[in-house]
Amino acid sequence: MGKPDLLPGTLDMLILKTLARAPLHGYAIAQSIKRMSDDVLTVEEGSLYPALQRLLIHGWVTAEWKMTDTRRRARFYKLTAAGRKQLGVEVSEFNQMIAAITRVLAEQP
Amino acid sequence: MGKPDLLPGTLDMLILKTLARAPLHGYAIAQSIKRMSDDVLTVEEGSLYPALQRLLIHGWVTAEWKMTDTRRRARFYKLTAAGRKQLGVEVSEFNQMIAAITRVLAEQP
DNA sequence: CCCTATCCCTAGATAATCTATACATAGAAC
DNA sequence: GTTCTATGTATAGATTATCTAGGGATAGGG
Repeated sequence: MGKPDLLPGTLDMLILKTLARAPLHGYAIAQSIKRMSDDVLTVEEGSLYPALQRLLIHGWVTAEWKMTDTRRRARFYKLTAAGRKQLGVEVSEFNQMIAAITRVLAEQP
Repeated sequence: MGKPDLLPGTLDMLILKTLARAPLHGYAIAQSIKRMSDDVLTVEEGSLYPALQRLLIHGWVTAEWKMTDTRRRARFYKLTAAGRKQLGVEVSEFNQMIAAITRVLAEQP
């Protein structure tokens, strides 16, 4: 595994956040994260689908097969109430971590 | 492994940054990071020493056995020029990642 | 008809963390 | 002088999350 395309431990949060706007299928989730991050964050399929399984198991999302507007079958994931709550928790913890790391990095010299 | 005590992938950077101020032994490095982060970041010994081995192997730090001011033998780690350069790279990449994640998290709603 | 983009998914490798353990000693408490 | 706590180094094994590298299907354009 070379350099990861994202910060380990943040993928679930990014997916939940993306789904907080609207239900999307996996492929579109990855595209959305890539686009919203100005191509800095890339979600590989081998990371994406296992992550979606985790979220399903935890009950943070539900899934439903539908047709896309381009007439392709796709599995749309939708945030649950528990998922929305979890997103809040993860964002909060993430911000705390970042603030702490920033304090360390801000030390002299 | 429960919830990690730090963001995975940031430990090497935190150690390098800590050593950029002054050479320290392992135990003091962990204490320093904990203290500088207001107890948010905890570096477990099982993470610390493997990380120091990695840094040694990469040539980013050197190690020397010395006595502490409390008259105990301890291994003091010192940042090398390559280590200082690496710290810059890691901080830069980290900031880019954080900025990207922040953009995703800032999306509506 | 082929080629690209769109879509889903899994297996195995890799890496970084944690838990748990082992060891050693200085100094304080008693 | 014994015991307790903090200081100090280190490794083994489990866990988890990521990546790489596949395998499959199909819509639409050339």
